[in-house]
Amino acid sequence: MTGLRFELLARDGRARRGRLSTAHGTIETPAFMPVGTAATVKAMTPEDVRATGAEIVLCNTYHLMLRPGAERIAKLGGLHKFMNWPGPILTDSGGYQVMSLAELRKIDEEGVRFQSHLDGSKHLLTPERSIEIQRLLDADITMAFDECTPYPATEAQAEDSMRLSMRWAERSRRAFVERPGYGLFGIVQGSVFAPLRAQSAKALLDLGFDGYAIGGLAVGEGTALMLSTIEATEPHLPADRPRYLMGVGKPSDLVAAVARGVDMFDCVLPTRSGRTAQAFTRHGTLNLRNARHAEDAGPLDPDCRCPACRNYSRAYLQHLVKANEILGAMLLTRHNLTYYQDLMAELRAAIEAGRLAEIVARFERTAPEEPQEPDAEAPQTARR
RNA sequence: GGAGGGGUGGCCGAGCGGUCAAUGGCAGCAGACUGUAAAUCUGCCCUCUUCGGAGUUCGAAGGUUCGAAUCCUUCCCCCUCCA
Repeated sequence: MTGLRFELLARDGRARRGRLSTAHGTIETPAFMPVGTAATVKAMTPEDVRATGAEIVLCNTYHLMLRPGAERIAKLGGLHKFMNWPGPILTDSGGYQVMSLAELRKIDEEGVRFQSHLDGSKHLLTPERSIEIQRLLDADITMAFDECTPYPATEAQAEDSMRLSMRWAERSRRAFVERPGYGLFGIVQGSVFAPLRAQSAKALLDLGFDGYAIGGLAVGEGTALMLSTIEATEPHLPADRPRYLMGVGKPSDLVAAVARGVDMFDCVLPTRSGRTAQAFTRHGTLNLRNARHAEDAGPLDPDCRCPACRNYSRAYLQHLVKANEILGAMLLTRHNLTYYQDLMAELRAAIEAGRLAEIVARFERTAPEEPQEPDAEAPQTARR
């Protein structure tokens, strides 16, 4: 398969700086893809998504098949036109919903029978149908239909699940219609078991894909197991093809995974957190609901270029969040996505400069999940 | 002046003899969030606590009862209607 051109521009340790070319544009890697499940990055216009620096967004087969329907989107000229995102689009195959909607589906060799979470209607998703839907959507990058293995799983369960995903990968590969500028990614499964990951990678390589995803991580196994699993998987992936770590993650996860050879990421965290008052900043994460921000006239992140940081105070953002105003979600999402994109740009520059280790050290040192408030002595909620 | 209805924890509002420190909702204070069933979810929210409990609460005072937010008496306040 050579539908997608991938150039490796630089390396730093295991980290790679690359460029992926698709029918709708190129993607500088390492790249972060904002999640736009239902043909929208929630709380954002596509223009604003682009302004954060994002070059590609992710949409979802399962959600769009239910509403508005793949055939309808095709009839309307495809997903790019439909959602006004002219750039590259990657579509998830519905494999994640096999896990997340476990209570609403039945799984067998043929595929997965979902009961719609919207109206209870029944839908069969097979590898063939998933690939067809993604073609109807006009996705630049199509994902193989898989089962995202739940965690924890015994090695036997993980192997059964992985084998099923590999059989489905073969069917996905056969169903995919090759076109220039369009590609199909296989998904490595095997939970946290290194031998299974190796076998899964080999099975996919034998089929040959445009890119290789690492799936089934960040599902509860913890950072250490996630990273060791990436380390165990990466050597089995071809160097000349992009690697995509699905569903990851926190800023520190992105840095650690880039250092381990991952090129692409997606995660709902920056967008969902933006809607639930959590802001990622260069100085740690902040909960904008917290009373300590109520009279803070300073910016969310003084070093950020985004509108939320340039034009609004923490006090105002706190007010918007407390008042449940839509603008709060919009501004925080905008900020989080900007922060993620700026972090990726910084990683790309660092790889080119051979200085990735500095960023890795910074994130290991500051553990970005921990609040690192410079104004820790700020006005407390003093009661009088 | 007459006739009714009502006063419950910051607010709204259930409860109407024991299982009530008192359902809910809101507000408040925190936490979670990783290929989105998410503008969601969880915890705390009278005081003290060694988190096992302990102590004071349901307009005020008195009473009935083994036991009262719930019944009785008086008082205070609010609302509606009629004059």
